[in-house]
Amino acid sequence: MALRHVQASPPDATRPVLLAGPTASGKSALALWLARAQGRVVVNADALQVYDMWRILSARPAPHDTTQAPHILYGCVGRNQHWSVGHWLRALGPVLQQHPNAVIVGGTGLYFRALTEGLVEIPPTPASIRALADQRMADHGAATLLDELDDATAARIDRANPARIQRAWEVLRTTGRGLASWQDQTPPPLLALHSTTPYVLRPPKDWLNARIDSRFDTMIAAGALDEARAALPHWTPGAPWTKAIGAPELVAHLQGHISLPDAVEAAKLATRQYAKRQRTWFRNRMQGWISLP
RNA sequence: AGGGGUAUAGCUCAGUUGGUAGAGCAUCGGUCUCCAAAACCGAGGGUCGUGGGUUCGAGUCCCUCUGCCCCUG
Repeated sequence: MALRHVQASPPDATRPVLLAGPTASGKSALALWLARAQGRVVVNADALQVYDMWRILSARPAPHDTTQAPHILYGCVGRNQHWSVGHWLRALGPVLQQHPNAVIVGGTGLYFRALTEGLVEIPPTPASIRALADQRMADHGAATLLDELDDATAARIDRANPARIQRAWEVLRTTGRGLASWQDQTPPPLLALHSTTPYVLRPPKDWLNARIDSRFDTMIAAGALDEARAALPHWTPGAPWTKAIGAPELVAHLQGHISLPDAVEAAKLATRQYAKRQRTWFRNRMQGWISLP
């Protein structure tokens, strides 16, 4: 359906295309069509499809697809490698230089936000400070870190959210400057929205939920369990790469904690909940985008 | 068929000696400028299986019926 719309009035082939959409909405297929039809490369804008160990579980484009058009920033990060929006944005710069009409496709709202609204370059948090923050969070909770923040930052962040407090604390601790002060110097975006054709897929909820369920069944049939089994020896609860939806559930089954049917149900549920969060982001923060049914 | 148990929110269950119902999960809405498939905030929802009775007042006590579970035949 979305494909039909795009075929009917194709985007300017010389400008970049942004393609956001909830999980399982069919973004990758549409991106591939745009790439083949208009000579573009496909660039990943999804936080989990970058991890090399999750080809099946993260629904990364299959070899059959990646041979039809260049795919960039997929499966390029190992489990011991640090990765974040900042890494993604820095990697994207040279790619866009070389491929000015790339189609950037993914489901991570934060990535698109950073791309089209800008992201401050804040020096990375050293491992030692991250470890210290983790330790203090575990021992005393977020409140003590919150107390140490500068007023401007404390007033700006969500003070009920431990993760946001820890981030702000880490920035202050490593740079000596408050997060708010850094953010006030956000540079212009790498791509202004008006210089792109920004699409956001917004399929009907019931249709998407049904697709989510059947897609996970397909993943199981395609060997998702083997993928999880291969990751088992390195399993590190809490590590970013272990957050792939379905991975913790399948690992719990492999460890004998839950049955396979229960794991599958839990994974489907978690995926539907993720899609809901994506819908909220897209609905409220991508209003200037072209929405495709 | 007889005996026992049970029936409260979409689901699993709490509901003290009778004073017009709560939780977790789910669902829905929202936040989010560097672990974001993360991490958070909020909201709605129940004629307490049915019909009667006792009582000023019943989810809570009594009886009827119905459904489900267990035991015995």
